[in-house]
Order: sequence, then structure tokens, then C-alpha cells
Amino acid sequence: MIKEITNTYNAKDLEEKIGTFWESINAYTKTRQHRANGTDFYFVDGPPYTTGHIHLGTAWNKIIKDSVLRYKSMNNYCVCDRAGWDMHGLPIEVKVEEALGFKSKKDIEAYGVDKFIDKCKEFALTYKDEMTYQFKELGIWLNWDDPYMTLRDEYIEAAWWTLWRSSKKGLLEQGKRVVNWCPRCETAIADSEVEYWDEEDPSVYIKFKIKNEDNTYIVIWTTTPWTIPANIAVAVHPGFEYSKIRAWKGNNEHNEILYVATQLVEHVLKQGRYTDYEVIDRMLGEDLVKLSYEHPLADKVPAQAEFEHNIYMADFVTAENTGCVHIAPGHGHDDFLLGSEHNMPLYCPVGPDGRYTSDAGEYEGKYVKDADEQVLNDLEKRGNLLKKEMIIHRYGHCWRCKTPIIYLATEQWFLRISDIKDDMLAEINKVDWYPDWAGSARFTDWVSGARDWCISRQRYWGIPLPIWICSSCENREVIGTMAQLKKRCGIKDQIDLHRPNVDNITLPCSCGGVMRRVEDVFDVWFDSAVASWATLNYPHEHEDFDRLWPADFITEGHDQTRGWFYSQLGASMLAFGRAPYKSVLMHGFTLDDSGKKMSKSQGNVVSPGEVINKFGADALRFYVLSSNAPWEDLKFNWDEVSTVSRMLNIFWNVYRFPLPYMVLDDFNPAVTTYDIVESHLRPEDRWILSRVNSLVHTVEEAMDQYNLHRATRPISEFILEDLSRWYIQLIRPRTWIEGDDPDKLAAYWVIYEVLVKTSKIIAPFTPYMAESIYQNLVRNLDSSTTESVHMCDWPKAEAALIDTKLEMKMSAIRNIVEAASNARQKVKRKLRWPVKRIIIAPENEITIDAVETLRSVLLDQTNSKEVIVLSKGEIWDELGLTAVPQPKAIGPVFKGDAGKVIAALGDIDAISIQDAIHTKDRFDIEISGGTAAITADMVVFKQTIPDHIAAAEFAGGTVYVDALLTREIESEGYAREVIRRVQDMRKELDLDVEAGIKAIVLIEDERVCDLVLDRESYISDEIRAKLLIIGIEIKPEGDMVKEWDVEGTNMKISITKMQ
RNA sequence: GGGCCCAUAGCAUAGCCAGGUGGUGCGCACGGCUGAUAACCGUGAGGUCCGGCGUUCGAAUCGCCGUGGGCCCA
Repeated sequence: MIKEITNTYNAKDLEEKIGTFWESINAYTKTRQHRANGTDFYFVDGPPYTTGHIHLGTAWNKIIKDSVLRYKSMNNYCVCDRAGWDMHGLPIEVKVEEALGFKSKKDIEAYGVDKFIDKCKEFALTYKDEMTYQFKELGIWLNWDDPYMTLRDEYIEAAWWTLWRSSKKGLLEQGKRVVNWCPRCETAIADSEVEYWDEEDPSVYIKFKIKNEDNTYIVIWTTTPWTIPANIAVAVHPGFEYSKIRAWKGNNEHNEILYVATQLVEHVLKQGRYTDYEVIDRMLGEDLVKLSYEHPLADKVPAQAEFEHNIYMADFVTAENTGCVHIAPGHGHDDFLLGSEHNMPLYCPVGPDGRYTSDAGEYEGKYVKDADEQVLNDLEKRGNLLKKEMIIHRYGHCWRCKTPIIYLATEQWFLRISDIKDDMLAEINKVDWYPDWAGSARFTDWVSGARDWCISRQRYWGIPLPIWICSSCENREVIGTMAQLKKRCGIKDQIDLHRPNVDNITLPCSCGGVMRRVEDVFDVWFDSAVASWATLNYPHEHEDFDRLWPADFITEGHDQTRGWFYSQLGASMLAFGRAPYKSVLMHGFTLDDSGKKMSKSQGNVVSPGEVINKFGADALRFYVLSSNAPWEDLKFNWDEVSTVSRMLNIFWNVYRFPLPYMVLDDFNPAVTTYDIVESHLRPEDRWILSRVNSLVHTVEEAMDQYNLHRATRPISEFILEDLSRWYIQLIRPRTWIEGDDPDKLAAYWVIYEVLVKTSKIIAPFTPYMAESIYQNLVRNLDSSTTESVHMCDWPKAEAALIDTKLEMKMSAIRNIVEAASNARQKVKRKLRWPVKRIIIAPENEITIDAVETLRSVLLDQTNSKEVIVLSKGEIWDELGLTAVPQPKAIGPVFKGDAGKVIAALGDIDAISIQDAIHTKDRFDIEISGGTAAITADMVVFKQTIPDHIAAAEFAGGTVYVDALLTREIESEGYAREVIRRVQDMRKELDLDVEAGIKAIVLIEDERVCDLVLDRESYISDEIRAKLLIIGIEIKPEGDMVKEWDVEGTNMKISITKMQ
């Protein structure tokens, strides 16, 4: 049996109940099993980092995934959807360090790496569980019971295996490179892990003394004085012009000779407060390379006394500051490249902790950022400082601990991505990108600039690099799997692959030496990069991989262009030589309502939990899906969520509305079938059936392109416009009919069909509400039907039921009704009062057709006794015409008589004037003292409308409403006023729909009483009265008595429940 | 500084690809409806379509140059 729903829509309760229901029947697992024979659809979940809490962005991300997968599942795809967790890396290490009060790596070593790793693992697992709960609340169906986790051995194996493959291909390499270095975490960090913000730093101009030229200097500029002790060279642009100038200071007593770029001469002199100068020589940058200079701090840094210091050409030099660039190959990317090219010493006197080493001579032990001042003082004492000031500029910081980063040349491991760049670009073209430009423009652009990937990190909580090096012969070996490792080291038991355990495993080398593991761990980006095969436990298992890989679909935010989209492609190219995904939907970011980034410090963060508490998961889901295109940034707006929630509430009311009647009549679609009702379907029934089937089609087309917004918006339109505002209004009277009326049954059948179909259409997007409705309407009638709406097939758009012409006609009718309602307002006639007739002046055929097909709907909704349709272009003959005199034209012609002419025009029938002007171009009018000839320019004709008629325009013409009152109309109007008030009282007494009553109606005005008495039996029927007394001198009394003012007439009504 | 995307009423959006009177929802004001009723409907006000220049008979739409926002990079 269908159950009547008495409560209003309460998302929280409903979602809790449905959530429990899903758990109890194991709905997720059953749904996946149900599609076991469907077409494989391999989805890879981009693993969120286990931070402990989800935010709106991650919620949106998972909602998109869930909706797509539910939709695919309903379309008979066998969905593979392991949820994933990114659990290694610095963020957790830093959190654990904070919790334990650690300041540096030394604290970790002292505490014990094994215990530290245990803590990290514990944090990651706890956070994972917390986040799983939050995602489940959103109604996200992924495989939560068996998610992939980057900390698991089989996952680690996948990463190892990938490195092993890369090594086989010769794409793994070790070498010194300049990397972003966090001196607190004491590790290299990725470009993407560097956060930039404004910092105050010195901005200094420094003079380097040119060798063998007296009193001559080359001028450089820097914001990092601490790198001067490591300076090896100066770079100039080969194409720029440089000047050698003599510059004076003070009263021209003191002068010196400087080299700077010609266009920056004035700038540099101003910085150094020089008073005058003369140009000695001009030359190109390439002419400067013969010069060499003396390191200004050679006495403080002994190593510098040994190095040569020359000038080199470099294209990266810009015409800023001095046009001469300080080069420290150990402390800059460009510097390093230039240094390698010219075999400069790779001099880096700074240790991993950011302090100078003994190589730095007198600076040893000093933290580099603190050394700036000392270096500048030393330079000043030696007369090498031309200018010193402070500037504010963007500087990079470690994204985890916020320490300013430095650049250091260190020994690292690299994957030679630059070698496979072209293949990557070719693969991008084979992938379907949504939107297209995500791949063709954005991603292509990013990959074009791809650099070698530094995969090593000098940390603890990560996948250990599976590289063993022999301590005697330096032979290197990369291990690809656990089995390989066991075989090589001879251990039979299970091996824990994390640090520090794996560090203790040594391998025998063919030279007889001992191979030890390189201490580094992987860059955490490498973890998720292998997700598409690690999810399938490859290389440990092959079966799923062979069947499913590469992924059919992934979707992530646009920041992942340089993140996961990229790292996955890179790793996959190294391992398999092809892209790991076939289609990618790039989605946007969630911003606050003013378009600003949500951040804790700004205090503008909205959590998914807050939204769910207020409006429920369904509302949040539908909001984020429908609000904008997936790839655009979402400006979160509470009002809009509330609007979505209202829409869901309306749908709930639509669904609730017919239930009491259906329950009362014991309606069952298995008994009352389509065949039975078909001949009783009204045009509006066929219309809503057409609409719902068209909707299926619209949603399908949008979903094919992952246009979630174009899928959801029409659903909302359909619910509000078609169902709630129109169809329900149309069928209301039919649901009140008593007995086995075929017209009523037809309406039941149709609304039932539409509701069930709609519950399936909304299932991917608002899974809770869909399930709730489905359970009641379908499962409660027949427990042998599909157990959950999410196991149902996606509804078919039944072509036979789609009638586009009918949809257009109904749309025309709605326009007319709207216009008529407008016109009613003009004549101040309530809808409750019928009007004599409406007259339609159509402008097109569809309007005429529409009235023909849907006349009853029109009569009903306009509450009119008659509809008259004119032919196209016909002017309604009951309209009047007035000629409005135009003084501007009349005045100059008739001068003094103009007043008389205007007055006379007012007395004449406008139609005869119009006729005359039409036929003879003039109308002769009699005025005292003669005849005046009226020409076309002297009058403007206006249609006039009788007082009891109002007109309103609509898209297909004009509608006139004739509101002339007749006795019949008045009696009906008053009768309906009485009915409405009785119904109101019934409702207030909370009477059952079918409960009988006794009603007494006292009407003080005799004429009105008379009019109401005309309709006694009609009223009696409508209010289900067993006894109805209407009169002027009676005494209403009973369960409820109320006085009313009806259009100025006093009424007193009583009702009493009767068994 | 570079790449990609975005900018339309107080707010959120459609229209832009294929140029021709700018629609819709929320909010606001007024009115209506009433066995979906803590719901619903109608009407109205409200737009320098971010700015400028250009192409065109005609630009929200196409092109160029700016401004502001987002992501990414330097």
C-alpha cells in the first residue's frame, strides 16, 4: 500500500532514515552487483589528502563524481569506483611534529623514526575515517569499505614498479640540481608546494672590482645578499648595449668607473647618489665577457680566493636594475644552468638546515636569512655597496610550515619528463576533455613547459625510494616489487615497506659489496600519480588491470592541471607510454559569495556540514550541480541554496498532494493500467507525459557531455513550472471526484507515472529524496520490484508519448492564462469569480490550434464561461474607436477656429472619420461658420475598450476579458466565497477530507443570500455537507463559528462534524 | 610578467559558438489564490550587458586594448 505522507519535507530526518535504510539493505553493494554484467566503467577517484575535514570544494568534487556514477550505473554500466586516500607526505609530518612539539629533523631522529612513522600512520588513518563519515553524509556512493590507500604495501609496490619501469627505460637519473628547499623541513619541495606572498627584503646594488682596471667596477643587483658569498659569476645580455662610465660624487672630488647597461645608467647613478658622469665607452654585452672581477669577500670566504670570477652571456638577463646579474650556481635555477654550461664550480656553502657550512669561512654556522646584514656590512666596509634599501616583493614559502624557502644545489633523483614531453602532448589530444579548452589550451600549455621531475624528498613519511646503491662499487639497483625485494635480500617474512624498517634491508652486490637503500622518500605527488593502476592492485594483480585500464573517467578541480592530471600522465607515460584516462572533466573552485577564495584567515569558510544541517545533502548537491557550469568557479550563496531547498520542498508537496486520494481510493497501477486509462486521458495528461519524457531526453543529452548544470536546471524547471504550477492545478478538481470515475483514475495514473519517472530522473542528483519517493510509490505497492531506485534502469524517453506540438500549444495556453490573469487584475475581478467570456485576438496559427485542442484547460484556468477566438488579424468588433485630435497639426491650419474643430471632432463617430480618411484622404467636419477638412495628420485613432472589459497582450496576441456581471456569475462568485470559507474552517478543525459536516450560513444581505441559495446543492457537494442551512435569520452554532466579511457583506458560518 | 577561464538588474544566472527587439529565478513593492497551505500564483519597479576602440547597415554576441576576479606558472 502507498502511504499517505503527512509531514512536510524535513531533509535531515528523511536523509537519516534513507541512510539507515541503505545500510540495512546494503544498497551500495547490491547496486554494484546488480550491474555486474553491464559495460565496464572504470572511474578513478582523485584521492583527497587526509586532513581530517572536507570542505565545500571536496564536497562538490565528490558530488559530481557520485552523480555521474549513479547515472552511469542506472544506464547499465558496471562501475568500478574505489575511493582513494592520499596519506603520505609533509602535511601529516608537520601536523605530527606540531603535536609532539618538534622544531627540526633532529627532534624526529631523537624521538625515533619508527615511532614517528607510527604516529603519522595513526593520524592518516584517523583522518581518513573522519572524512569518510563526512562524505557518506553527502550521499556519496563509492567503495568506502575497500578504498585504496597510498600507505598500503600493494600501493607502495605500484609506485616502486613504476620507478623500476622508468629506470629500465633510462629515464631515472641522479644529479645535482637546484631545488626549492625548506630549511626547516630540511627537504626539497616541489614548485607546486611553494606558496608566494609579500615579504620585506633588502634590495641592494653591489660593485664588483674589475681585475686589471683601476677604480673600475661592474654593478649587480640582488635581494638575497646571503648568496653573495657563493657568487661565482656575472651574467650580461649579449644583445644589450652596455656603457663604461666615469661617475662623480660630492664636489666632483671622488670618481669611479662603472659598467652598467646603457639604458639603466641614469637609474643606477641615481641609486648611488652620483652627481655627474661621462661616458667613456659603449659596447655590446658580448664584448664584456673578456672581463673578470675580484670577489669582494674573498678574505672572509677562503674558497672564493681560489675561484675565477668571469662575465658570461645569458638570454635570461633583463633590462632591469643594472642589466648585470649576480650568478651563484648553487643558489638559483638559471644560475645553475649557466654554471653547468660553463663548467663553473657548483659552489654551495649552505647546509640542509639553511646555515652556512665551514666552506663559508667566517660565516659558518650563521642562518642565511640572518646573515644578510652582516654580508652587507662587510661589503660596505670594503666599499662595494652602492645602494641599500628595503623592498616588498613576493617571496616563496614552504606551504606546510610557512618558512621562507631557499634555493640549494643538492643531490636529487629525477625523472626525465622533458624527454617524453612530445609523447605526452600527443596523448593529450587523444583524451576527451570537458570543457575542450581544459586539454587543448590549458593542459597543453602546461605540459609544453614540463621540466624534469624531482621525485626525491629528504623526509620520513612517504614511499621509500626503492633504489639501492653499493657502498663499494656504487652500482645501482631499482627494486620493482615486494617479491623482487624478498628474493634479493633473502627475507621470507612479510616486509614493512616504510621507513625505517626498509632502510635496514641491504642487498648483496655482484661486486661482493653491500647495497644500501638511498634514504630519500618519494615526492608525495608520485603517490597519487600511480593511482590508476594502484587502484587495481597492479602489478600485484593483472586481471582487473587488463580489463579496465585506462580509466574511462576522472574529474578534478582546475588546480589539478599541474597536479594530478599531469602527474598521472607523466607516470603513465613512463610506465605504459599512454595516457591513463580517456575522459577528464575539469571542475572549478568554490569561492565565497563575493568571489573571494575561502580561507580560514578571511573567516569566509562555509563547511559542507553547515549546509547539510540547514538544508540537507540533497539541497547542497542540487545547488552545486545546477548553480553553474562545472568548470566555472562557484560563488557559494546561501540564498541560492535556500531556493534549491524550496524547489525540493515544492516537489515534496507535489508528491504528497495526490496521496490521500490515492490511498482513499486504493489506487494501484497494477490494476489501473495504461490500457484502461488511455481512452480517458485528457490533453493535459498527454502534455505532462510528453514533458516528462522530453525531460528524460534533455537530461541524457546534457549528461553525455558531463554538463551537470544543463542536466539539473531543466529538472528544476520541470518541477516548478510544469508539475507544480500547472499540472497539479489542472488535476485538482479531478482528484476530488467521488467514486470510480475514469477521469479521476486517468489523472491518478498519469501523476503516478510522472512521479515515479521523476524520482528516477532525480536519483543521480538528489539520491535521498528520490529513494524516499520511490520506496513509497513503488516498493510499498509491490515488494517484488527493484529494491532501490538506484538499482533501477534509467527511464527511457518514450518517443510515442512525446508530442512537441502539444507542448508548444500548452505553452501558448499558459501565456493566454497569464495575460488573462493580468487583465482580471485591471478590472479588479478575482479569479474565484467567473467571467462571462474571454476573447482572443491571435497573431499566429499555433495560438488558434492551442485553443482548439486545450479549450477546456483555458476555460478552467481563466474561470471563464466562454472562449471566443478571432481569426488572425481580425479586430474585435466590440472595441470602440476614438479619434484623438492633434493640436499640433490642427492649430496652424485653422488658427482661431482650431478650438471649434477639436471640440467638433469629439462629437463625431470615429469610425466614419477613419473611413473617410481611408477612402478620400479627408473628412469634412461642420463647424459654426463652415466646413473644416480633416486630414490624416490631424487625428490619431485609438481603440477603446468598454469599461467592463480589460485587455492584456501575450506572446501570441491579445486577450480581452469580459467581466460583465450577471446574476449567474454573481451567484457562482458568492457561492465560491462561501465554499472557500467553509473549507478553511474544515481545515482548521483538521477534518478528514471525506468527513461529513453540518453547516449553517447566516448572510445578512438579502440579495446576496438569495444569490447564494441559487447554488445550495453545489455548495453542499463541495463542502461535503450532510446538512446545509443558508438564511438571513438563523443562528449558526456548533464545533466552530466564524464571522466573515465577503466583499462587504457580513456572513456568519458554523460547521459541526457529523458521523 | 606569461597561459587559461570568468565579468549581464541588489544577488544568482540564460542569451555569446552560428551578430538583428536582452530573458529567467531570488529579493523588493502591490495584488490574487486556498483541502500541496510554514505552500502557491499574477503584476510592477529594477540593466552604462566591466570600460574603451574597431569590424558591421546593425555588437551583450566578432576583433583589439585595458580594468577587476579565479586557477596555474614566472
